[in-house]
Amino acid sequence: MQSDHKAVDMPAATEPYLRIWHTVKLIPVGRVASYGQIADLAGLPGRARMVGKALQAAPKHMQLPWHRVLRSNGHIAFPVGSETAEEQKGRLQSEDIVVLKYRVRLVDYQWQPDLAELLFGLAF
DNA sequence: GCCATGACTTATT
DNA sequence: TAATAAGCCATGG
Repeated sequence: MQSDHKAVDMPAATEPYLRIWHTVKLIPVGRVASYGQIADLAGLPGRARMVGKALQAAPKHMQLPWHRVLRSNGHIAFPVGSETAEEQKGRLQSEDIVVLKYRVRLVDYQWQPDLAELLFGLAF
């Protein structure tokens, strides 16, 4: 019998991951955010890498808009030409986001949430 | 428990 | 513009 209430095979970083997933879900259609930006908004400043880990570990059924998360310079984080990079590019373009050379102009598409938007997200 | 790896970022040169 | 370094830290061997 386990001595605590946690699921046996639940990763130790579950709570941060939940916050990250939740934050990513708030990115509006047609906008993008950087890994670091998501980390900051999720209350995990400086932990951009964890955002990558969290997305990698995200169950597919969650249908997170993972494709809206890019590097701080607007580049897709996957190797150019990889299947994943192609899919991400396609998903972005299907939202009318201009992608040139696997790169998005953040000055044009970066998500800039206002306070009300973030507070609304907290309700879920 | 140490070590390498990585869907990263920022500062520095 | 590009390369380097350092900070970050969960995860797997």
